[in-house]
Amino acid sequence: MIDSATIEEQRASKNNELSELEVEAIEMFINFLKLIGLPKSVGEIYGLLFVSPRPLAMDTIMERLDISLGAASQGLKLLRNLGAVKAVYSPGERRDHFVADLELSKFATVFIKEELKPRMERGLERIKRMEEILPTLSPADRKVTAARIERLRHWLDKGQKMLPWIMKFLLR
Amino acid sequence: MIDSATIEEQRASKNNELSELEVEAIEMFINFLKLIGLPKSVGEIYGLLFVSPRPLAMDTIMERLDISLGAASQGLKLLRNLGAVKAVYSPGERRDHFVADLELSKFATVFIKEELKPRMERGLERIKRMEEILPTLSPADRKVTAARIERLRHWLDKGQKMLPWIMKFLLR
DNA sequence: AATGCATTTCATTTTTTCTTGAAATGAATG
DNA sequence: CATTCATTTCAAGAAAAAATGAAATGCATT
Repeated sequence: MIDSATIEEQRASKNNELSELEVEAIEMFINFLKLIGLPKSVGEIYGLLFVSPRPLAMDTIMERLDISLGAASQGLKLLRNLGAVKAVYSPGERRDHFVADLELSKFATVFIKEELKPRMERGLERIKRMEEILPTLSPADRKVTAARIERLRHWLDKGQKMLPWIMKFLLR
Repeated sequence: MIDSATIEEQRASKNNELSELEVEAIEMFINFLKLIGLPKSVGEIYGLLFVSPRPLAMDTIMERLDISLGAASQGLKLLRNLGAVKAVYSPGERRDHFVADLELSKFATVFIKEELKPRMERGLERIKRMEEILPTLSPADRKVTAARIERLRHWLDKGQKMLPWIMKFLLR
């Protein structure tokens, strides 16, 4: 009785439960990718692919993670754009299969290039504009404010000097 | 007519419009603090305080940013907990006044300490668990998977080695 | 070129996160 | 010690972000 119930369950779910190992990997990547602003489903997909010894088709991914068609498609697209997932051709198979690119540094470098750097550049533009406004302030306020803007610039400069260094460290 | 309308407007809004300079600073901090997961209102508050030559009371902040009591209170509390804002005592004044701590590195170091480091530590625990599971896999899969876990560990190690270095750079 | 599958797109729904404001708490003043 | 003003808390509402799934598109096969 108990056995047959268990078998039924496995039938019903097509043996699709995630293994303990997969769960660990998935949770890990959900957490890390959340850090750079990626949604849960993207972390799930990458985590599953990361520990999968062979390429997975989109519908397999959907079933095993229990996510929708749309989420799977969009998530894979995003990951491919980041360079974190690649589509591989399996001979004789009609549908695409996907593998994780194991170069984890990609997440960090993409984040730096697309999020951090642009913000810093826009920050420097803002600082320029702020400095242009400065002369319209009262002399007392001007002095205080100028010093603060200077400090902002100092931090942005420091940040910009750090980035190449971090990039180099990541890529090596 | 036009003049009196303008004056009316200024009366109505109690001369509370943000200056161009304040807007620049506020937008800048909204953008940067969003990066570390802080809500807009927190960026607004910090930005306003950052360019304010003198301490501001909570109700001033509310009025000038046009945010609610709750948002102002919670935002200030959060910023104080981060160490990014300090309450200063103004003699004769009943209510607290707030100033920005200009040490911008605090945002980065808090982020590293409270977000990055804990995740990395939990990541290493997960890796240990994954390695314990490894022997239950088929020999073929085991080899592939072991290599990937090894790679994960490599990246976490690299990250953990980087952090103290980054911290040192930020603090100096 | 028609059919059948695989993938993408996108309007809608769901979930999560942020903000609001009224009530509770606290703290200074008369 | 009662009153008034300042701040915190938190349930409810609003806004933003993510997920869903049906319809559209694309593409290989017959």
